[in-house]
Amino acid sequence: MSADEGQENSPVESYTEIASEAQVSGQDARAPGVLAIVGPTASGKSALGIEVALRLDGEIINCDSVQVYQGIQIATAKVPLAERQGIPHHLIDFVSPNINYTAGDWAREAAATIAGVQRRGRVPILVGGTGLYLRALRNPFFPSPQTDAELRRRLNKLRERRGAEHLHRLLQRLDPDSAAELYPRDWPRVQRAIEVRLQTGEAMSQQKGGRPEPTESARRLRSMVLNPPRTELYQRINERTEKHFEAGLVEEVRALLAQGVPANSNALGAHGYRRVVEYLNGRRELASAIEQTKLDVRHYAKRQLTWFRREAGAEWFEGFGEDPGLQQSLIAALENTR
RNA sequence: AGGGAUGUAGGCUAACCGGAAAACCAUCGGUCUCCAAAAUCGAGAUUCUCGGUUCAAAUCCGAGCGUCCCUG
Repeated sequence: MSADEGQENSPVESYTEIASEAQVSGQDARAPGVLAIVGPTASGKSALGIEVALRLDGEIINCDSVQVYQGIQIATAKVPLAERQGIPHHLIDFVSPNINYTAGDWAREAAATIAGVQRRGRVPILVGGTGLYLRALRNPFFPSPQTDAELRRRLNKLRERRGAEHLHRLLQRLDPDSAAELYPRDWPRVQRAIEVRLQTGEAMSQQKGGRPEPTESARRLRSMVLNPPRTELYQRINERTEKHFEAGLVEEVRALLAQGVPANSNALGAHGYRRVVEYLNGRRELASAIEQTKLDVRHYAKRQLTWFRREAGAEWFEGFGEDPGLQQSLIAALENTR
């Protein structure tokens, strides 16, 4: 097998042509509208994404809930500009870390970005590990109010004072059906259901029928899941975490806090950042922050795999995204099913 | 080699006078409609081995094996 042949090969061009034609006719069901490269953190998604984009004339759309934030850098594994090989990257590094960006926000912007990429006749490639974001794109949320920061703050306060179970009892009165489906201690979702009920006057359980149809391209989304050997993945996570600390993660966090980024923001709640904040607050030793971060990320990788396992129609690839063999078989899979 | 100690889940530790093998961490699996790098639920033992005492053994007795400490 010659690994270098794919570069200038005509099948690649014809793939692009079909993608463009599909755009024009809007009807060619054989042409995948959008590709998604997903998998656990540290599995090599970004490198694979760039490789695929180079071969298929694609553009990358970030699908990672942390890489959207500006200012947080070291522990996010964003691909540096210099390594993007000219491939445009969208929805990355564009939200202030002071803001809490949501899955709904992302889904709306992603749909618009996908349309823009297709208008240019190129292939949109979603790359990232946030399964909920992807799902929000494929199965759009029912129209629901944006987060009301003030209401959320009050609910948070209430929970801190009276406990998660108290909120659940509140929900039992406001929306019994939703309450019955949720564990009393699962406070983020309990709170969200309360918010929806209070902000709209209607129970969330009543609104579930009103989900909008996904866009045509989201419907044809084709997802490829990376599944590297678990032991090696964990080893890689541990090593990467060490590198982040060596690269000055602590200083980065110190600077962000000094700039006024809230310690409880989403951005500083990300892996790496969260534990360093605890360290800087004197609640943890540095060594403990490092070890706990490794553990957090390993747990996260496992949950990501659990999530993707139930994504219907996903195609699984065993190995890391940097592996040329895997790259080749993935591209072959794309071309064989044209 | 002699003397002493010790052996319970991957790790660390519980289990009263013999009376249903537990917790924590790790690991594995699941749930999840908008803070998701979040939150949450669950699973796992031939108690080193063999034998003995007993209605009943992680627990008591014997032997073997392993580990650690001390002495030479």
